[in-house]
Amino acid sequence: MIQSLRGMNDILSPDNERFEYFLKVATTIATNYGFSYIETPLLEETALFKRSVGESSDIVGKEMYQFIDKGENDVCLRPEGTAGVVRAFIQKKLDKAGGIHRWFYHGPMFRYERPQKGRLREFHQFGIESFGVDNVYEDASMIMMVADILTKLGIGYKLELNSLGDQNCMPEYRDSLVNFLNKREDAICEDCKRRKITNPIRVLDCKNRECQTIYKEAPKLLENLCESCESDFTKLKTILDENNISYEIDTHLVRGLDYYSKTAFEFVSDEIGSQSAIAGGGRYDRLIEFLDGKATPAVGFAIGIERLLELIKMPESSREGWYFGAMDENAITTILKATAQKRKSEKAVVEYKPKNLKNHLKGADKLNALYCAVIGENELNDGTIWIKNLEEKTERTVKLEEL
RNA sequence: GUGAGAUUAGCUCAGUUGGUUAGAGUACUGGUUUGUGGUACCGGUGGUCGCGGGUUCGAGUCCCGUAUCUCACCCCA
Repeated sequence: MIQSLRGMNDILSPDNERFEYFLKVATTIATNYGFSYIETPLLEETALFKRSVGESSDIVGKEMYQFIDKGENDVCLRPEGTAGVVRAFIQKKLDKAGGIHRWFYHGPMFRYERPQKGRLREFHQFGIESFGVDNVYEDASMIMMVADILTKLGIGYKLELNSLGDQNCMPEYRDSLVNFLNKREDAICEDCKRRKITNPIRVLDCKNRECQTIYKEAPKLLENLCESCESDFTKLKTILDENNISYEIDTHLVRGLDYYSKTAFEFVSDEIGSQSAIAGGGRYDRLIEFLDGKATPAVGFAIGIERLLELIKMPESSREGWYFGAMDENAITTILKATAQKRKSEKAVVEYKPKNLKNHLKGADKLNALYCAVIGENELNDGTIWIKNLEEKTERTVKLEEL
């Protein structure tokens, strides 16, 4: 038997119903916020991700589905959504055109990782990107949009907030942190020693308890912000307070992708195992420049759809549509015609085999149909059809042409 | 890439110290005098016990390998 690849799932009933419901809710809300749909290719040039996500991240370092195509191009399946959207933004010269561009997207992402709960090799994200707005109100809007989506889906969450600084204050902070780490080189774990070289900020969210004890003494990002970062972060907190969005400041919250600056946020759930981040995002004002575009402020987020699936509270489903059946072989053609007619406006399924009434009712019930319509000997003789409303338990017999 | 646990019917799981023909529930399907569903009763289909080796007179059961899944680490949505 040929099986699907490790970490790659088929999505079918009943999960696909939750999946579609999520997309319906998320796209409706995004549209209400003034965002429009963008779709970018699943396959991009490898260099795009190296330059945007950053070579220091594990995503680029060891998790990409990378290969050489038949035209000798070095390509890979997208491991995240922002890079492609930014490329499209620049390629369409919207950076030079100026103005505000607000987009949402959704689709599969690929990372070659060891699968576990809430982590797949092919997974789906819903994401938002906003270009051209440097006002921190836009950051707040992003957070409120995620909160709206999660609330609408009945999902409980915790919001963690941090500021990563910008090109003025971040490098200085990084130097002082490295300095701090150098003094404690012997005490920190092997992973942190590695992170000190590759991406020092990442030591802050190390899960090693001894490391965390040491880092309590470490210089804090938030205490070293420059004036503009500081005032933006204060403003953001005020906006969230005014809109009743509760949050926790987490000075150790570090986003995994290199392109973030200033606002960083993460929505977490304590109900889905150790992969607890259900949505993450932040500001990335420098990324467009990194990819050869004209400097443009930008902010965005992504939601991991699979991680939400089991948390979604679905609206109660009610009976819907029609079931058609015949009790006599001679009535089958009539019932097929009736079904075809009904399908022009409503959902209708038909049973091809003649059965007694009881079995037809069972069949209709199993399909969760609202109406069970049957033609038996009596109905066949006077050109009528018997209809039962399975919810109200009412029944009637009508002329076929009145159906 | 590292570590731990699992894999028996479509699904959820039993299966004794290794011993005849591998079970249950559920689902599916048919019937309970061809006119009333979700709840009853009876029957039926359905298994190369993940796959490949080994030990043994004999393996679902013990050993080795392998694949996949799960959980955790790393990392991230």
